[in-house]
Amino acid sequence: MFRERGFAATTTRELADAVGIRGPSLYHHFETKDDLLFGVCQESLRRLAEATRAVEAEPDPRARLVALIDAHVTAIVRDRDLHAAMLIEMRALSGERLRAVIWGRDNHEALVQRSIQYAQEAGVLGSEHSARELSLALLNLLNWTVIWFDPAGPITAPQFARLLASIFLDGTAARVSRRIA
Amino acid sequence: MFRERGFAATTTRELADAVGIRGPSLYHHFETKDDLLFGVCQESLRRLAEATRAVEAEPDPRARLVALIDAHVTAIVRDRDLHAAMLIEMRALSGERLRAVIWGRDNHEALVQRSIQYAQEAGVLGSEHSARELSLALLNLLNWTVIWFDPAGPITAPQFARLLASIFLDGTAARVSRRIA
DNA sequence: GTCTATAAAGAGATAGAC
DNA sequence: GTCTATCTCTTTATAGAC
Repeated sequence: MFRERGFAATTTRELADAVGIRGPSLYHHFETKDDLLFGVCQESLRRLAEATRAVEAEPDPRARLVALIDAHVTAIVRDRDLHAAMLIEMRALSGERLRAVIWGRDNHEALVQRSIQYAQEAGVLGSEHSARELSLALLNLLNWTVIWFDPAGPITAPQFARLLASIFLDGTAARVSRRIA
Repeated sequence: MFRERGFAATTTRELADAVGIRGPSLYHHFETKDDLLFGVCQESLRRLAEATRAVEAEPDPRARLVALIDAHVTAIVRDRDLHAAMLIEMRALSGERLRAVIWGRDNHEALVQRSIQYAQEAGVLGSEHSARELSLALLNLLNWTVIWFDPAGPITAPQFARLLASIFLDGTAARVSRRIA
C-alpha cells in the first residue's frame, strides 16, 4: 500500500483492514505510524544487505558486478513493496530515523561504488569516468525498476537483471555497431 | 514541495504560504488540490513533449538517440520538481485525469521505443533484445535521475546526459575490456 | 484577488473493556 | 491481542466581507 498509494496517503485504518483487524489494534504492534515505515525501511535495508553480503567474496571483478546487479534487481523485484517504500517513502521519516535509513542506503551504494572501482582497477570497466559517476549511472539503471516492474508481467527478474548487466558491462545495446566499427 | 515531501504530505496551507498568501486564497486559482497536481503533471508532460518534439526530425539514428537522451535528462534536471511530481505523485490522481497523465507518459515512452527501434533497424543498436526491453532499460537509466540529482552538485545535466548516452550507445563503462577482447 | 471565520470530514492515537 | 468509543488535531474546502 505504501508503494501503490504512498505512505502519507495510506491511513492506519486501511493498513489494519488489510490484515483483518480494526484500526486501533495496530497500535498494539506499533507505537506510531512512523514506526511502521521505519520498520519497513529497516527490513528493506536488511534484506538488501543480506542479498549482497557475499558479493565481495567473489574475486573475479566482472562476476562480482554481475552478482551484485542480479542480487539487487532480484531483491527489488521479489520484495518490491518493501524496497519501493524504502527508496521513495523514506523522505517521510525525520531526525535520527531518517539518518539511520540514509546511512543504510549509503552503505549499499558504497558497495556498488567499490565493486565498480574494483572492476576499473582490474581493467574490466573503463576509467574515462569516475567510479562515483558510474555508480550513479548503475544505480539509475537498477533502481527505477522498483517503479514499474510487474512480477505478473512477461519479463522475469533474472532476465531483466541479465539485460541490465550486459548493457552496463558489455555495452550490449550497442553491440552491433561496435562489431562493425 | 511535491517532490521533496510528496503530494499527500503537502498541505494546501503550506503551498499557499510558499507563494505568500493564506490557505483559502489558493482556491481562487484552483478548484481542488487534485487540480493543482493535475496541472503540474500536464505541464510536466507538455515540457517533455516540447523538449523532445524535434528529435524525430533527426535522420541519423545515433544522433536521434543522443538528442533524445540529452533532451530528457536536461528537461528532468531543469524542472525536476515538476517532473518528479509527474513521475512519482501521478498515482494520487484517479479516473479521467489519471488516464490522461498515463496517456501522456506512454506517449513519451513510445517515442523512446520508436527511436530505439529506428536505431536497431539501422544497425546502430543490437537486436539481441527487443526494442521494448531496451526502452525499459533506457528509461530506467534516465528517470531515476529525478530522485537524486542536485543542480547545485558537481555534475551538470549535459555532462550526465553524455555519460548515460555513452553507456547506452557505446558501452562506455565496458570500453577497456572490450578493447582488450 | 486576498482575507477571516468556519464548516465538515478524516487523520493519528488513547482509554479501557473483554 | 482485538475490540468499541472517543479524543484531539489537522485537513480540504466554503462563505462572505473587503
